[in-house]
Amino acid sequence: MFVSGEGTILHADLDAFYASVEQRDDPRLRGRPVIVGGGVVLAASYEAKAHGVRTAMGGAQARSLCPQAIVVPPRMSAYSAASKAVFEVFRSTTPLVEGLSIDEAFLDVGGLRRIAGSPSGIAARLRAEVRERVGLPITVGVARTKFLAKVASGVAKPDGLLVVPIGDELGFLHPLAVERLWGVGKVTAAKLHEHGITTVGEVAEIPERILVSLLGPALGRHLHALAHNRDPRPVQVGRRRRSIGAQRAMGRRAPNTPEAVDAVVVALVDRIARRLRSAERVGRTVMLRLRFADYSRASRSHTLSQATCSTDAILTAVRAVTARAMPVIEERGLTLVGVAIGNLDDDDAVQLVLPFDEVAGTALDAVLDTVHDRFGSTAVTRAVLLGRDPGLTVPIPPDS
DNA sequence: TCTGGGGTCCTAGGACCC
DNA sequence: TCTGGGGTCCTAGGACCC
Repeated sequence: MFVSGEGTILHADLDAFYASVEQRDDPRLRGRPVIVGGGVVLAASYEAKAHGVRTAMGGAQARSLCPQAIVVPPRMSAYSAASKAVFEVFRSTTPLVEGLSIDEAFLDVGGLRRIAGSPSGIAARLRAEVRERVGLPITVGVARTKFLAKVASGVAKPDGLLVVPIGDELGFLHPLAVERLWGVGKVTAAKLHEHGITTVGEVAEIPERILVSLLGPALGRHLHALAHNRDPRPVQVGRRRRSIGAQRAMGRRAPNTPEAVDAVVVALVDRIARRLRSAERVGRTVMLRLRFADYSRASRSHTLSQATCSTDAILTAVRAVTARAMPVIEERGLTLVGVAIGNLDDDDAVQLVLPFDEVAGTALDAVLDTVHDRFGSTAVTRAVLLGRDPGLTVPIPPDS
């Protein structure tokens, strides 16, 4: 058993990611308020955030809060290149990396004490390495659970490092606002506030059944556990996407004729079918997402009997679903169309469960060698590591 | 001030099956 | 006869995350 005053889970989160890449690549932007994206704020530098600018804010509001801000168009390819470089640093630190998004990940450094030192030392080196090799500021939280590591990085931002000692977990957690809890957004926070609950410590005092009756079974139990810092979820390597989608916002006076809607749908389906094929995935449920002039939303879906990545098959299904939605489109006025395909092929995967004895203390590469021996090289390139305790679960696609 | 483009997970009702 | 309990899948909607 590993005994330490420090947890072994790191949550690493790049600061104001898109804006930081822009400041890195254009020295004139350094130290100045930068907003990425015009219509809507995709990212704001900390200098802009100081004026109240926030992600997802309308561009007009952002410019009125911070007229001196420099607004730059997004450069997605630069961000994904930067992300790749950062994840290389992560993976050179430990094989146990769970990516959460383009700019954040969990790392489990529990097995590295003997070769790499304490988790806080590893975290400090990780930050220095990301700064040196990629030129970006990154914040790291260190704790015993994923949830607490993420809370810690949130508190430490920007460009910080925060270690939550195992002895002082609740002392750190309980004074924080409920909004810090993962899964508490606007609606849930408002419900809690209505009952006079504003801190995590106050959530912890409430019996689980009361939280469940207030928020529903899943969220109620989840928050109760988090408020007591119970979070058994392991760092999961290589989680696979469960859906692939694309969407497009249209002007307020967008034409809502069937022909105009179809033209958008054709383009979106073409995009997601290409992405499906290049990811070597197939999906079975097509989903149409709509947003209207009054900001109400609707969705329609259809599940096929067989999974597919064929543009034609997907388009036929999406067109049928769109036809069903035409009355509401004509009535409310369309402002956004999204198409997604879900029910991706994971469920059909064969799972190889390796006993803990076979896995404990061995490097990831050794585990993948075992998979390679039994299922071949294709399986290895597509293998997914799901859990670490009590065994490793490695789903293998059925066609490999 | 009216709002992008990705995603995840949960809930609830109905169909259907044993 | 006239009504149990348990389960899965599908659909639509909603909250939340970056």
